[in-house]
Amino acid sequence: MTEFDNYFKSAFTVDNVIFGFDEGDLKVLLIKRGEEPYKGKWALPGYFVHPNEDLDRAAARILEELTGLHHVFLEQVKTFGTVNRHPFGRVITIAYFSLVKISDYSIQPASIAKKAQWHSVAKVHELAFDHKEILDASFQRLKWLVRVRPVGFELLPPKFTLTELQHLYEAILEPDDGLDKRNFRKKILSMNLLVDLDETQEGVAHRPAKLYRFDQEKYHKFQEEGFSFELKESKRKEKKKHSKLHV
Amino acid sequence: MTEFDNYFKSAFTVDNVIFGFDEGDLKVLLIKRGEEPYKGKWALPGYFVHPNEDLDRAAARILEELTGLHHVFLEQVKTFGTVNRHPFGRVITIAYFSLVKISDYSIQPASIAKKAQWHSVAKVHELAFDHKEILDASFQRLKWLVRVRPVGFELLPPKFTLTELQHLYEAILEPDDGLDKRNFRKKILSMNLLVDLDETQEGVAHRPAKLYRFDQEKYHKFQEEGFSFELKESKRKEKKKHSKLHV
DNA sequence: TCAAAAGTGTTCTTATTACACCCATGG
DNA sequence: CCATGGGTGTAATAAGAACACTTTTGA
Repeated sequence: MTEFDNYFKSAFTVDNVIFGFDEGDLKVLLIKRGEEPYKGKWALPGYFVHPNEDLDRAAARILEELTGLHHVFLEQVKTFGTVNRHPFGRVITIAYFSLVKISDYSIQPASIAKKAQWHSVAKVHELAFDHKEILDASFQRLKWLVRVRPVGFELLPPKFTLTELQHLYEAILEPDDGLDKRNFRKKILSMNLLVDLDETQEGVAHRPAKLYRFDQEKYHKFQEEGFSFELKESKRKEKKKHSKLHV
Repeated sequence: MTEFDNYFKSAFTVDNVIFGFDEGDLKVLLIKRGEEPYKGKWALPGYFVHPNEDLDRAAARILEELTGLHHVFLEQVKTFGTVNRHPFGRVITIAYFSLVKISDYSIQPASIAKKAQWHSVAKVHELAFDHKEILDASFQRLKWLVRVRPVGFELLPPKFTLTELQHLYEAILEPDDGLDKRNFRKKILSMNLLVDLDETQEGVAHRPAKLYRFDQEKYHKFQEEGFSFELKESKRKEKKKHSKLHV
């Protein structure tokens, strides 16, 4: 067993990419680092995995310390392990990504939480360590996920309008010209995933929109079985000639 | 920095799930373990990541020692890190999966290679460590990949028949009643991914089939952009009533 | 001449796209 | 009465599904 001693000198961390949706904009929760390395830089929340802790548990712990939330969507994305990615030694990190309702989030007492702030994903350009790369990979994963699972459920408040839902899809899929309103509605309503609440917005300076919620049961069914959400962006005149593709 | 010493006592390995396709059957390359733990059991090929080695490099090294192949399809799948998964201590493993042409494979001089053998994926029931779980996760990944990338290119010999290609899809997707021959051909040919070689099989006791190869350029294009391969299995009478789904 | 697998088209149904105007509210 | 975003339908096209018989070869 001594021949292996050399290998037992490394550590691993988990880093969480926590996505939220607010004001029509996809956000990610970042921490301003208070210590070296990368002191003063923004980073993904993460920490060493304890010796007796499973990976998923570690990710859930960090999420909880930071947001107070449990039982939220949390999935492993990818592991990053370049030799020199961490100045303390060989540290690989297992990246997780989670989807939370920003409305449920509240600042927690844990010290790291005080340095946390939501950032627009589109405006994040530089992060500590290789965290920008991790964020990019997670965003790609989310782009895939949105076409295959009803992720709106995780990101929107309990009551929402169809336009809000559409904006969520646009924020994630980033189609050049947005999605076609009528086609979007037809498609999403035909899935029978939404429940019409017979309520409307109040206090808006235009015709108030109807409010919907997700059908819990249908949601779980789609969560297991998946679905296919494919919609071309609207109004593009110039036709691209890809014979058959998405992704 | 001493506060972190406690964390630098773990190790990580990579494990490779190497898929091949032969005789209409999806195979995986396994090693019979010569030492404890799990001596005598079948396991995925894998080893500790060297202190100065990137993860992808480690996976490629193991694949190469075993098969002699480089530049083959190799992608990270998922990391497995349950606390007690390895009897030597805290060892997490980063699982990779790769796709190889069995015809290119030859036994290598490395000692592990001598204990290697192809097994039908469907018939593998028990493996060392948590390797069965890793195999299952990788197979799931392959099921997804086949619908989204032209993986046949990686698994089939340079020349192949349409029926062989269809059998590959059936081996991976496992539809209850196989795929419809005409619909399969129509779809795959309409992608312009295949090149008709103007050759036919020889020495078969039935009408010889035409041979095809993949169009390298189209393949790389699809590899980047993805495509959508959705075909219902053939001839199911009983109609399932999923409003809209696959996966 | 038989067995075995190759090869081939059409019809029907369903999903996707493109597209433009009226409506309800607050200021 | 105006600005703002909400809400609605239809026709054309494209993709997918179902389905059965003839051909070519070796034994």
